[in-house]
Amino acid sequence: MKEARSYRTKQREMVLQFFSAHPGKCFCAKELIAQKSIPVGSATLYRTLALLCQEGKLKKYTDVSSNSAFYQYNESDSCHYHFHLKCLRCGRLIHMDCNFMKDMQEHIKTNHGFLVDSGKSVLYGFCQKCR
Amino acid sequence: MKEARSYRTKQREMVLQFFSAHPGKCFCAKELIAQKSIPVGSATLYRTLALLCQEGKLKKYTDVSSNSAFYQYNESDSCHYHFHLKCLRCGRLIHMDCNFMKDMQEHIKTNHGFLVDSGKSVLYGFCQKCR
DNA sequence: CTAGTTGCAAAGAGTTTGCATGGCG
DNA sequence: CGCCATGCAAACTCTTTGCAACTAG
Repeated sequence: MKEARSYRTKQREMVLQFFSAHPGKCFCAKELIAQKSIPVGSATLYRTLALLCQEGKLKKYTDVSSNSAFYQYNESDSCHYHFHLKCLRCGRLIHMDCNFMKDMQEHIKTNHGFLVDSGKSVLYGFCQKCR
Repeated sequence: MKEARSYRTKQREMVLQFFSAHPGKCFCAKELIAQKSIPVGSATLYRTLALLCQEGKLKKYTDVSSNSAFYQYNESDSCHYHFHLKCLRCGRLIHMDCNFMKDMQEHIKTNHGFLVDSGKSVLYGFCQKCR
């Protein structure tokens, strides 16, 4: 079982660069293709988005009201107790570094036998401005 | 602008009855069609699901790992502390009714100014069997 | 040169829509 | 009866896959 090593290509650079230029903003594949913000074929775009998500460089969301997935640049991700709060109205992504969440993960592990991956979990709701 | 009044049909009864018989469980349209749990055409199923969501009788979710929407019986809107744990390996969805989560929501509201919608939030990780 | 990557087009999954038939009230 | 709901199939949207040409290392 060997790891496939990956190449450094223009397309991947461009995709990552685009997202890093818009931290805190979400884009769905469709609009990236439509706007031609990145000169990349749609198949490649989808493949690259999936790749970057796997590498932890992007984050993937789904929106209840549309049937497409949204992607966003993932700035920092080294912290274990780092959760994300995503506003359903303005789309803002809040990074929450908080010891309380550590307790929550402990609780869920101990009482529910479930190991929460904070990096993959997003709490949806409404931020201060929007409620 | 008049309200279209809606009829009381066998199909709608069946759909609602099915969901109310499984409170706390999620189903996607696909599996309902495949399992033939409800003898209803797929178009009608989708139309009915949308209708029931509008009426507040069902809740709609989206899952990051699959591209389909999930629906669940909405018992009472007061069930604010019901969270979902989704296993990244076996795909199991665990329903967690727990007072601890109520405290967490309180904490996030008070200290982070964010109102978490538990119905829309899914925590990802690994269940007891899979880790 | 070799293996991963691209782009096109075609396939696939999930969902919506058009339209004639059927059923509630 | 009138009008809404149903079911089928076709259309649509978003995403994935197959494949030949291409390119990074």
